[in-house]
Formats: sequence, C-alpha cells, structure tokens
Amino acid sequence: MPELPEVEVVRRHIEPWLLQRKISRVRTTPASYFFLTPPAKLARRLQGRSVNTLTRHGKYLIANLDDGSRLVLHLGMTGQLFVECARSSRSVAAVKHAPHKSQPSERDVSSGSRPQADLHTHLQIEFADAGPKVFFRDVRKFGKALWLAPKETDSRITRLGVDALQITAEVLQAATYARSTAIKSLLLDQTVLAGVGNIYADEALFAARINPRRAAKSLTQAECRKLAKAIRRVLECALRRGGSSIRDYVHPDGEGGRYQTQHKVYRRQGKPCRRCQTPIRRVVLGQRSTHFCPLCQI
DNA sequence: CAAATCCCCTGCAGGC
DNA sequence: TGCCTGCAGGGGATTT
Repeated sequence: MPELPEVEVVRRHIEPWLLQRKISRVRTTPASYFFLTPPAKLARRLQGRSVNTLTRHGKYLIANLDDGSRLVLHLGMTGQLFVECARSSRSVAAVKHAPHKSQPSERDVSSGSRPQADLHTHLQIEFADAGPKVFFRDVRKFGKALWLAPKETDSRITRLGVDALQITAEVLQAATYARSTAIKSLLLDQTVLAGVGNIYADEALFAARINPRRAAKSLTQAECRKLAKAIRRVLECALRRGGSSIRDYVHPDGEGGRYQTQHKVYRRQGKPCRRCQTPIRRVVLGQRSTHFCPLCQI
C-alpha cells in the first residue's frame, strides 16, 4: 500500500479535481467488505454534495463535504484514486469552465500508464459539470469507504495517533514506556503515530541505526530523538520524490514515484548494506517482513 | 490492558 | 507451458 508519502501525493493530485464540483451521481460495485457504508446509502448521501476540502491524517483521506458530512477513504494495499482520462476535447473543455481554483495542467492528463476503470472500480464519482470523473479502484478490497454524518465520529479516525510527519521525540518516548513489543511493531501501530507502514518503518529504523527487533522500552531518550527525526526525514524525502513505486502503486497520472531507488534496506535482503557492505537481513516480525543491516543497526 | 494470530481479497513471481 | 505455493505499501477482530 500506499503509506503516508504516497497517500499525500494522491491527495495533492486529486484535490483540484474534487473541490467545488457538484456530485451528480456515484456509481458503485456491489456491497462488499470495501464498503463500511452500504454502497447505495453512500451514493445517495454524496449525490448533490460537493467537496470543500480534501484532508489527510496518516493513511486516511477525508473529503469534507459542503453539508458537514465526510467521505472517509483508505487505500488499503492496492487502492488507487484517480481522475478519468479526458479523451475527448469536450470533457476537457467542460472542466475548463468548472469553478476550480487550481486547474491541473493539460500535460497531467496525457500520461501513458494511468490507471483505468474496470470491474475493480468501486467508486465512480460523476459531476454536474460533466467533466472528468473521479475513480476509486481497489483490486484486493482492503481499502475502505465510509460516510460520516455531520459530527459523527468513527474510532478508525479518532484513535489515530499524531500524523507521522509531526512525530516528536516526546510522543515517541511516551509511547515506548513499558512496551515490550518490538520497536518496528510500535511504529506500525497507527494509534501511536499515523502514516508509517512497512517500507518506511524499516527505512526509518535504518536511518536511526536501531535494530527493528529491539523492545520498544529499551530505547534511550537519545534514540527516541534520533528515531523521531529519522521518521520525519525519511517521509519528507519520500514525499519530495513522489513516494515509492513498487508492485502496482502509481500516481493518479500514471507516473511512478522515485523513492524506491533510495531504499536502503526494504526488499534488499542479501544485498550489501549501502553503508557497511554487510548483507541486509530479512526476518518476519509481527507477520510483516522486516529488513535491516545486522551491523549498522544495534 | 498488551501482544500475538488469523483473516479479509486478488494477482503475480518463482519453483518444480 | 502449467500448476502450486508464497508473498504483497493494511488493519480489524479475536484470542491468549
């Protein structure tokens, strides 16, 4: 899946295509596990609404609607949020008259391998301006769509910890108190900090030179400081490079991220550590594959 | 409570 | 070529 940097890239791509456009109709696939709100109800609630802002907390995207309700989206492992490819000049022309603040450039729409709508496309959002539709496609259906009435809350959102871009040494240290779980597992706990997933947990621990198997409570104050800084730096760097494209993640415009070439440990088992040449090791921790340098990470 | 396990779903790579 | 197994950016429910 998309972790924080990838979700933020998606948010920035999609936001201008969503804002201030009246939703005329929402097509869905049949009820499934993907729909936390039944698809018919979701479609009904969205019809006639428009999106005021598209925000992100951790890996969740939240479309704040004009009536105070919200559409909460999670991309899961294989979720893709993208804009319909504008094939005809008519739909491009139509959107030019839509009241967007910032209009995505013509170039954005002409890339080669953009995602395409198909039977895995669980949401197709159509607009009253008849411009490009917004699609949510998710092959594995680990993604989520949830509609929240004004002031309604959901524990998925309320329990989230601080957004990982804002993690501080103090918060991290408090979270490690008396926790015997591995520090890697703690970083994946979205109630502690929101947005770090398997790739960036491994990369941040390498950057901080901390062994992923260490008990969380064994980290010193100095290590918590180093790790908090490493998390922020790794995520910011990945974001600047458009995230990591591995397997099927691509940007809404079909372009790939470029951070995967910067990975120091993730999926590099057996290859030499970029710092000390020792072969990178892979172990399983909390059912997730974990990569680290046995020499650099103490 | 915290920690570990199992499960949801589909597609692909690699081994035989 | 084709079948079979394992594996995958997530997270929630259940068990221990």
